[in-house]
Amino acid sequence: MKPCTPSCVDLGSECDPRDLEKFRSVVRKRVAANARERKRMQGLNTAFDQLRKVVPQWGQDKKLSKYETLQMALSYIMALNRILSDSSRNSTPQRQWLDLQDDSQQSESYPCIVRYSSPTENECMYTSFPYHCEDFQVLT
DNA sequence: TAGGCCATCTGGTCCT
DNA sequence: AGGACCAGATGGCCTA
Repeated sequence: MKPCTPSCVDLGSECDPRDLEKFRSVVRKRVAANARERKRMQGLNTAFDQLRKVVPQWGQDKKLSKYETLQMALSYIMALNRILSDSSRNSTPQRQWLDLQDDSQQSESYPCIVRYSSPTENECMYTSFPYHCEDFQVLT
């Protein structure tokens, strides 16, 4: 879609220099705004790529869409949250597991397997999620 | 070929 | 006034 041209250009008549300058100014602003918008969207996409790296891929070779990435992130956070709250109540294996995750995060290699069984109260929150949540398993 | 996903452009709105 | 953010429109690419 091209920007509106001054009427003098449309009609092929002699342009008022002020009209022309105004038109050029509008075009310059529009081009600058487009560039800013591109840059903004590139920043957003970079953030999505970073999110994809830390979110489980479920063995998929195809990269997750933006929507899937957000859904997966939501589910992943809830599963980790669940593990965290379980570990604060229960015994040391979970604590050790969390320590392990902490180490792997620091070394830039992400969790291999998270097993999360029998969700109960969070079940309704998972229903819109495309993957089965009854046995949360993360493979990266 | 239809449908999904994405990048880009654009105009509107809000904020500084 | 200029920039950031947003949503709608459009066109390209890819896959089933």
